[in-house]
Amino acid sequence: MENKPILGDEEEKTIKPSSSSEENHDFIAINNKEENQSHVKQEDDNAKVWISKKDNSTIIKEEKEIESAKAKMGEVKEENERLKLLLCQIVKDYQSLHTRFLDVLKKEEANKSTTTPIVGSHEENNEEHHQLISLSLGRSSSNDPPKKQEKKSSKEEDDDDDDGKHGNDGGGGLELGLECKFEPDGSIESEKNNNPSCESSLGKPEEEEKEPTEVWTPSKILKSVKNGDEEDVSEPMQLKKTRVSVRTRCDTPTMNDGCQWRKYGQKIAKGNPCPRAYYRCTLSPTCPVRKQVQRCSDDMSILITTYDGNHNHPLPLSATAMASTTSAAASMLHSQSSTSQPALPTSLSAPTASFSTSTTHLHALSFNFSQNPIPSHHYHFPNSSISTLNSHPTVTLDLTAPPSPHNNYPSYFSRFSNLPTSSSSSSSSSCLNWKKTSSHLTFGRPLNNYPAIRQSPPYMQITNHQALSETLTDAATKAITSNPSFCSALASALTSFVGNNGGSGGTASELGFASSSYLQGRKPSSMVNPPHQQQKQGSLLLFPPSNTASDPPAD
DNA sequence: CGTGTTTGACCAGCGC
DNA sequence: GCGCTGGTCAAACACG
Repeated sequence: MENKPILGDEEEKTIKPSSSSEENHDFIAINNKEENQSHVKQEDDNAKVWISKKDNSTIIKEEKEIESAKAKMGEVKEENERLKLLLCQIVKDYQSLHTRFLDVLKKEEANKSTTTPIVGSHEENNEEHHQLISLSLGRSSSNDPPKKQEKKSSKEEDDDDDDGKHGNDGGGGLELGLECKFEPDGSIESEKNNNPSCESSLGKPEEEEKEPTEVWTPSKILKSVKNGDEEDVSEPMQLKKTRVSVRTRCDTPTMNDGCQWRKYGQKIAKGNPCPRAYYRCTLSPTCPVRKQVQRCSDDMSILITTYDGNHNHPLPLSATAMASTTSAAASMLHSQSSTSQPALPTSLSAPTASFSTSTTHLHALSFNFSQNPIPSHHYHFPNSSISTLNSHPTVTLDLTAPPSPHNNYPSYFSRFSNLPTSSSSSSSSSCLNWKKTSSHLTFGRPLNNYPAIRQSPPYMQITNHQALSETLTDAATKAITSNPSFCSALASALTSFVGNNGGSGGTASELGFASSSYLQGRKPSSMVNPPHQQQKQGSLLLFPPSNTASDPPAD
């Protein structure tokens, strides 16, 4: 195992922090005693005394070094302990929050069952409702049979937190679904994906909804991918050319997403002086996944990484986060653009709103990471967008905005880039920003307009709770995203934690940290460990293995 | 020597 | 049909 405690066994044996300083004091005193004695006998045996002094000095020197080393190790150990405590507190905090979330969920479900809203009533109340779009990003399942998907969307979608009961494909892994939920009035998943009435929950949906010709239909996508790889016939055609673009602030040429990439080309695109680099996944010779990396022309510190395609091979755990993100986001895009076609080969619950426009703005992208049996996690991406420009529908995750109390950056994203803390521009208040080209769909209200007092949607409750109470989770997230050294320290601590607990249950993974990824965060993309090694690491990754094509099999 | 990068050439799609 | 552009190929090169 590569995950070891920060202090190795041998080092631990040498360290006795509780008494190290005292021992050294005693030792120096003893040495001084001996030195005095040697002075007394100086006339008798000068040479002997000289040798003794010399020995004493060297010993003292060595002991001083040992002392300093011990002190350092003690400090590290203390830091390790502190981090362990912090970790425990974070876990506790999360569990409490999740418990509350479940309570609210049940409450809302009860309310919903009693007062089942009619479609019309929803439409009427649209503008009064706060809009919540929650993208639950799990292991997506673009390969799920459509019927299965429909089934799932109808009921299981409600049970984010009961993921343990809904193993995806029976694999017992985490749910692969990517949900896009429009939840009026803060109700929890009050609208199912198969309920087209939620379209009306959008701010001004009706006009666009009546333009079916602009809906991004799978046929259009098929057209766009007619040149697609034929070896991937099993793969949903709709997702072949769907792209996921991630905007991050990153000083490095590329962000480490855990995959291994080989650069095969570079071009200077029109309108951007910065060259665009083309990479292809080398983890598998037949992997169709490609990515493009380009600096933003407006802000050179922003790195735009566009992923194209789905992996057809197991991924290192450190890469599953991004792979799942891209896969799920692509699925989401496909789903949101084709809600009229219920038989979509994707496990994500189709969004309840019909994205009949080509540009859809949301306020944020909220991902719900579900893990079995671990409760789900919601993360919030600000300034995310969906674009179906040209033949390549693109989901853009804009991570360049500073994390606000309402924004929970997934920790694994924070490793990709140096997420800005205070420097970044904008106060970009609104968190959601979806796009579909050609027209805009404005949603009712920014999410952060939720009154603090009012009962918020589930994930907003979580985030609001964090904002109000400044939970350790929030603080840790901020620290992670802002302080690289803390990243490494935390990674070490987490690694140590996992090593100590020895795979006892993914407690750490509940936190959504990716320790191995953190540890690899500064490696160039080509230095990714082999998959088998990474899977052996005490991975604190967001996702456990799953059975999907883009994700590694269960370990 | 193996692997990854660079870079010019080539091809396909799209708009005019 | 032509030109522009994005994307890919592959030989040459660099590096460990």
